[in-house]
Amino acid sequence: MRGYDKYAFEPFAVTVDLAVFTVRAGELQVLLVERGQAPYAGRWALPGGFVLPHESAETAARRELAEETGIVDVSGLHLEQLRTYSEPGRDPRMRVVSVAFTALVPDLPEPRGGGDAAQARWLPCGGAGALAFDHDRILADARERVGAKLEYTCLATSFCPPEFTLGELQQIYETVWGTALDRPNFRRKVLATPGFVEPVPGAARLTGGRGKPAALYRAGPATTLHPPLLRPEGRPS
Amino acid sequence: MRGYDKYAFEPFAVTVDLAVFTVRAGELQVLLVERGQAPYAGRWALPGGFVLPHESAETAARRELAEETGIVDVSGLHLEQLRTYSEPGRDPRMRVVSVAFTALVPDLPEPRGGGDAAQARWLPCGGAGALAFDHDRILADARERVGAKLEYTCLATSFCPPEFTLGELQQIYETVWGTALDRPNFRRKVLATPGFVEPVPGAARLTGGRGKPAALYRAGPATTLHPPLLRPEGRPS
DNA sequence: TCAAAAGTGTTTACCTTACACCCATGG
DNA sequence: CCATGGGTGTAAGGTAAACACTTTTGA
Repeated sequence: MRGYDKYAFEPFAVTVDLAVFTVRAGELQVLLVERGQAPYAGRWALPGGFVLPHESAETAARRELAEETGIVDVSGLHLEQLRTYSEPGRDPRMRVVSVAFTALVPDLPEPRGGGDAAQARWLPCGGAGALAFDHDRILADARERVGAKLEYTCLATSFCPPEFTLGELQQIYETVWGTALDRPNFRRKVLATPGFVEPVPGAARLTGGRGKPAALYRAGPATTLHPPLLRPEGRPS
Repeated sequence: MRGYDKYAFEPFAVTVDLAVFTVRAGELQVLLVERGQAPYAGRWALPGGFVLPHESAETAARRELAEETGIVDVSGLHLEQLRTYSEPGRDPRMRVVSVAFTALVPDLPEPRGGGDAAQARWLPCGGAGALAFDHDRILADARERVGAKLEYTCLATSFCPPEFTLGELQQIYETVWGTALDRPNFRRKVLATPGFVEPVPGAARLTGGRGKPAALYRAGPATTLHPPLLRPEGRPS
């Protein structure tokens, strides 16, 4: 930040790209938009857009998230900066530096069309062929981060509806990690972490009709897990 | 990345800021430059500069690191993207989006003047008063990240010279975390992690003259620590 | 011979794992 | 009464913390 001259810099476009994940149908799915025009016409891409002059990247990401998902109150959602992608040539048209964000949302209704022409859809990770630009890379980075975050943070509850059963929470972990977990041990670990989940007094839900009704829980105030909930065989990352 | 028009965006300046840490004199120190002109004239700031048209942010950061530290071969150094700071108004002159990086280097000789007029110096974290711009925030974020990274990666060896003793490695941890560690247990944990350190055959160093000579080790090929080396009382970050 | 620093051994407590078992509900 | 999923108990193995102890050097 020295040798500063207001007019001596190359103009860069600054954008945000969003990797919005959900768990539905027993799969980790990501929100994608289909590109209408070149380059990469017809290919799927991560939603995103320009950072406006008065916005921070975080504000822009939250605005785009609201536009693409149709969620009205986007203020409570977990949105985390992933990293910034700045390779020259990552967009063939011009120099674009993109700040990527990751968001985890519950299983929502199919997204409405959104503020833009392009159609937004939930698709399984890896089920959309090669993505536009360097979005395959961004998606891979985001997916890896999400898996790691479940180990030492309480973020898994972000995938759940406001009230959920421990079985549902366990399925989040199993889906994201792609591994089976021991139910009794999972249960103990979650309940042994203060503030991870709080019981909803008296409530119970019949899960799938069959079986014993399960107690309902809400996300608690804790944000980090001590001790962490490690993946079996775990090479985190 | 829709509604794309090459000329419809506000021009942003894109810069990199570097939080370069070292451990010297039993302290965690950071590389700072003194600002010559307004704004924040006379204040200390993190080194950094513009991303040039042909560069990625990573390349720019590596170039700045070489310029500021005088290290000739900067290619092997660990340089990691921290996050991007994009608040409007973080630079009073214009819209500047800055990609922050963290680097860990061994105890180097005092930096040469560097390619720029400003003097670069190692200063203890927090010993330079209020930094320019939002660099206090960036430095705090970087410091927190470094502390957390020591827990589950092999990065501590980046602070060490090519050959080091386990006592020196332990001092890195104790300095960065600000806690004392049990030597026998530290030793066992480090040696029990395959690829963290490798013995230098036959070599030994007399540390401080007194005491038994210590065996020398080199950094091994491993990058992550399984299991992690947790801080005592640890709320990791 | 003492202080200082490296290195080894051992005990104890805790945590995780694996798995057996009981409970409640629908078909 | 059986299948299904929720929930509890427990014994065995491994990891980590605490600390006593030995070794090798300089003063």
